Amino acid sequence: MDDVKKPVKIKNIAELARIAGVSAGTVSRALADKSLVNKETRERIQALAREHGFRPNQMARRLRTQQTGVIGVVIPLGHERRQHISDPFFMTLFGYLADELTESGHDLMLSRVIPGDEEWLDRIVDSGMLDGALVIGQSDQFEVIERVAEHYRPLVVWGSHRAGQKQCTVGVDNAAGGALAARRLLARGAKRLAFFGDTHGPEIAERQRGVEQATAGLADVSLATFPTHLASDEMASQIAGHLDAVGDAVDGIVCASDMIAMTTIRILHERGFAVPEQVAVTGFDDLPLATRMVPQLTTVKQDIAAGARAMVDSLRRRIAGEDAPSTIMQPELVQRESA
Amino acid sequence: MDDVKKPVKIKNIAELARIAGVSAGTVSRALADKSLVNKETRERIQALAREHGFRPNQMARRLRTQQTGVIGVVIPLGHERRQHISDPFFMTLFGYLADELTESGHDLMLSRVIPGDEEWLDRIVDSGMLDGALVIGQSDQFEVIERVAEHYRPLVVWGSHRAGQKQCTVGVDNAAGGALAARRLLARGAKRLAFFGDTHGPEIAERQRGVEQATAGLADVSLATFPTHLASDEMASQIAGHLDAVGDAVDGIVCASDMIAMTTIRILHERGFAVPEQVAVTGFDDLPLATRMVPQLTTVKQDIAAGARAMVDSLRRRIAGEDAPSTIMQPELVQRESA
DNA sequence: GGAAACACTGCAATCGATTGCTAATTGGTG
DNA sequence: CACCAATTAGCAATCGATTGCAGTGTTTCC
Repeated sequence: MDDVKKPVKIKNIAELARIAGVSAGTVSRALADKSLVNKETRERIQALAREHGFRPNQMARRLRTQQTGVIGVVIPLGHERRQHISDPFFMTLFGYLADELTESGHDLMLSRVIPGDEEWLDRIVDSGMLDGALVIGQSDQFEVIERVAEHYRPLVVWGSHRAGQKQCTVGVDNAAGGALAARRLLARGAKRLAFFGDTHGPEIAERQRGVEQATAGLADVSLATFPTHLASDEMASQIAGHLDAVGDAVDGIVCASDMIAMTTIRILHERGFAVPEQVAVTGFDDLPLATRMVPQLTTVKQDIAAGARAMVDSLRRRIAGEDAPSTIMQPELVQRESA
Repeated sequence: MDDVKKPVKIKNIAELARIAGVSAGTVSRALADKSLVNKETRERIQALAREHGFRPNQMARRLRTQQTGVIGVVIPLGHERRQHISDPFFMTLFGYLADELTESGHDLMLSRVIPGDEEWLDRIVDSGMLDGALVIGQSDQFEVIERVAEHYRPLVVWGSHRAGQKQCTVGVDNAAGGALAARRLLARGAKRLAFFGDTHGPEIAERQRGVEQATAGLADVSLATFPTHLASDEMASQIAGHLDAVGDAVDGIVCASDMIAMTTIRILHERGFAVPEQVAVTGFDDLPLATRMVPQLTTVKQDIAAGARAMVDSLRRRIAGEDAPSTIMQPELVQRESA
């Protein structure tokens, strides 16, 4: 495989055309394997291109064709500024999205934005670089997303569904999920419940509401809600604070995410509480790591892989100009060891 | 805030120019806030642009200026085809990279490639869409990366360093890391060691070599190596198989990653082995979740955040035309509960 | 009063590939 | 031999923004 000395570097189609003795148009068609050009010339040009390691400039191509093959993935961090992009839920969903999109030949551009104004999403979708966009999580930006969704079709959002909304969302029924978790704790005999989670975004607020509804009207059951950030460094100390506050007056905790549950269990463990015997704990998400901890986490499963598929599918349809409705998936209780 | 009816949509600079009664060039300069255009006209044009929600097409801009502001992040899955992009290590590093890059105003394009030919990296760097590229993990593609690195400067790789290489790598001294883990187990009194990991890629192979070197020459110490894939679905059954094979003839396990360690500990736990009392286990990476499990993981820390910073820093220098050498970070043993 | 310096703005080329239309060649047919 | 259809290739406009250079006013200074 002794590569002969690489021929001069070709930098555009025109040069290749000159070398091949044809016009730029012909080269373009040849490289696109169009039948309009003679099979022989076509192959000759392709061989020449390979030999010189020439690849057409994508920027120019995209400018001309007005399509980029790039999907934007946007993570708005509105009320959760401290949240790191490496949050496991984001990353897991993102990973599945990446798998789906690359499989269908799309590239994928990540933007993490801290919404400082009303324009953050406009900037992204109007940049002319994207065939479509996926927004992960509504944060506290529902209105902004709604406004953009009205005039920009190829947009799909992971998050909650509100009646009458314009945006196309994919997500689970969070209230139902919260209820599932609460009922599991009640079934174990828990009476003094707590909810750990930050209810500023619609998703977690709904989970909390689900818990509320499931416990409403039960005379001997109490429920307290403790705002808990997702930023992982603060989370631990906040949870410690919550547990200080309640002492042992709690026997069941609904956590708004697996990460919160994980940290909660660790701190309970440090303080000598047995999980689930003294305090039962549920998570939410069913991340891959839920099965890997000790005790394994009882949690409300969002089928993230299916969600990613649904998002990409809806987006594809919308890019093609069709309409695609929102998807509301049913959550499922995965009963393991922690509750 | 009753938005007046949105004026007609402006689609390019020329139209805006017509409305503003100036030439396209002036608009371009005004939007770029160049002092060459009169402050008043400049502000008038900017206001007009805002009012119409106009944003210049990035594709055209990039074609013209020959710079994209986009960094490619490439994950080659050579010997690990089954490995999912949502692997926690990838995602953690990727998250930090994203944080670093977005902070410096870069966009970030993700490509996950299953190298089917020798050209996968050429295709990416020659597409004309990227200002630079970061490769996460060498997999079994060291040679390909080396070849591309010779003519493409703005390329930085996460992985092992080999003497005399052309590519700019950032990574820890894997052999030293392996040795740290092994010595920890030996210090605890472990005699019958095992290494769980797939040694096809250079990084894990070196970790294994580090373990070997640390145990070499110790008469009463044994070491067995068990290939263990990272694809998380298979990993569990493979590990179960390994543990079947060794029975209780093992008292210390060096795992090639935290994920492997996590799974190993869970399976040991299921089988009634006490960790670390009967079997001590070490991880590698020190992912955020290492502190969150029970027992907390004793592991060899790669400072992923620092690594990400180093990668982005080297890349920036290389984009600017300077040279940047490889970085070899020293691993550190983080002693927690599992060993 | 005239020349020189200065501040803006416009013109038109450019980045590199794509594609509708036209032109040229070939072959076939009446 | 003339005419038509089918292939194949070239020409030039186009996508939308950027920027060097030239041109027009205006101010300043001698």
